Amino acid sequence: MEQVLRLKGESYDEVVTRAEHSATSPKRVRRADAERNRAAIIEAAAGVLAEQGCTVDVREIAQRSGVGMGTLYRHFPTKEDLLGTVLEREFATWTSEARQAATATEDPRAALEEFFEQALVNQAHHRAVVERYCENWRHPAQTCGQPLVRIIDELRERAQRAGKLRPDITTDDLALLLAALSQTVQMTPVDKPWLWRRQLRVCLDGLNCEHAAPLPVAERH
Amino acid sequence: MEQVLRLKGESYDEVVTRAEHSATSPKRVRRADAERNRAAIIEAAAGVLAEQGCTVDVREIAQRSGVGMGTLYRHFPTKEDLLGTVLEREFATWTSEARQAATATEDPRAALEEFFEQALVNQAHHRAVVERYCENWRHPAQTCGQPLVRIIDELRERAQRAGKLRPDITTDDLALLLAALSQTVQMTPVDKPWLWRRQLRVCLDGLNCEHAAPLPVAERH
DNA sequence: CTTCAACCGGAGCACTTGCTCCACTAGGCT
DNA sequence: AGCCTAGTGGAGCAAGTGCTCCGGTTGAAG
Repeated sequence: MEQVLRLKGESYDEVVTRAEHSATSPKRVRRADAERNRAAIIEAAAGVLAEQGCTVDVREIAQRSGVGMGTLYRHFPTKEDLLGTVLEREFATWTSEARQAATATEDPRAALEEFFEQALVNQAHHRAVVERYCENWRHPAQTCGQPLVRIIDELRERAQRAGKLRPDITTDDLALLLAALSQTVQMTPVDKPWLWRRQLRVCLDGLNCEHAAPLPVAERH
Repeated sequence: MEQVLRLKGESYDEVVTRAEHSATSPKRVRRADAERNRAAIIEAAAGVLAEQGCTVDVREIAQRSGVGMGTLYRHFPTKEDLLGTVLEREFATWTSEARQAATATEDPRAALEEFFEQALVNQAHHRAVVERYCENWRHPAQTCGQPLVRIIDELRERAQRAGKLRPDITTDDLALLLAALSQTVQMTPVDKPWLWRRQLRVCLDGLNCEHAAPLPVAERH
């Protein structure tokens, strides 16, 4: 039944809250308690996903949000739907905070470094977010890191024009570097942040070494 | 029964093969077919672990080695026992090949670079090995990467004495870098090896940048 | 206040996965 | 050759997990 509704493009997710239910909207309204529960589920899910990654037990999310399994699956017909909704929100937060850090700095080189620092500090402890971001490289079908990559592209352009970044570095290089460093942050104990900061320092230095060896390109081998 | 035997320090694993059963050894001998099966299990497990990581289904290992579940669990009383045995072997291979690559090169700097290159080429596609190596940082109880770290330590010493490696780089920095790069290799598609090679190049360059910013230390914050 | 559809909760189903049990087989000693 | 026991295989158990079903509840329209 729910399946049929979703196939018809009339998923429960498209129901709107009372506040945003303008006269022109044909969508149904969600009841107040349903709205509250939905928010509670998303909030709880975000916490559990941050701690345990994508392999969480759905029961735990339901329990922590004070809601039954039926309620949870009424709002999100699939575990993947729930993860998608929550992670989209988390990615948006991650992106906006990183953009803020990057644009607040004048110097192109400092902006690039500030971007990495903030991106790693803010969200790299969110296990599920990092899992998703890294999966993009194996299975490039998803698009979850797109806005983040766009920021990286701007930063790269500015820094290279200012001569503060090796000209042969690509946006992909930087995006992949962010993925690798995110995993490094997750590997290191929370009480020893200097471990990953040293890695970051080494990588940033390597990004502008003057008499460096040329980077390998596709044609090698 | 098997449990009791293991607690007494008389595990089935301690049974020796006919060949190595010297007159002085008090151990039992394994039957020829048992020996063959054990080898087949280890071989099959290595393959499956390389492809799928530590989350494999034990049934698949049994099936691929042409052996029943009972046989598998007779040789390895626990999945973890099997993983331990197999991964120990894989780590030994990884280590010896990396050592060979490192010691075959005269120049200290080149040796360090050759070590990373070979370490990543040889075993970084073995998912389970990388998983284990990286877990060492979260839960430093295990000792699986110990010999590898010892090689890294020697390489660091040589390179720093020759002035070809920043003096503030520690062995931990390099070991963590190897972990991060191993994960990078796994993230990148197999048919695009230049992606991770470029990362490696950047990191290696960063390891000897001359006017680099000082590395963060424990006291920061 | 009444009414009722939207909503709720959680027991339970289906499937996966680590591991066990036991009837049966066959290697190796005499 | 015959015996004995180490060894074998796979059905099945128990626990975990994604998801469903349905009787009971409640927000909100009239």
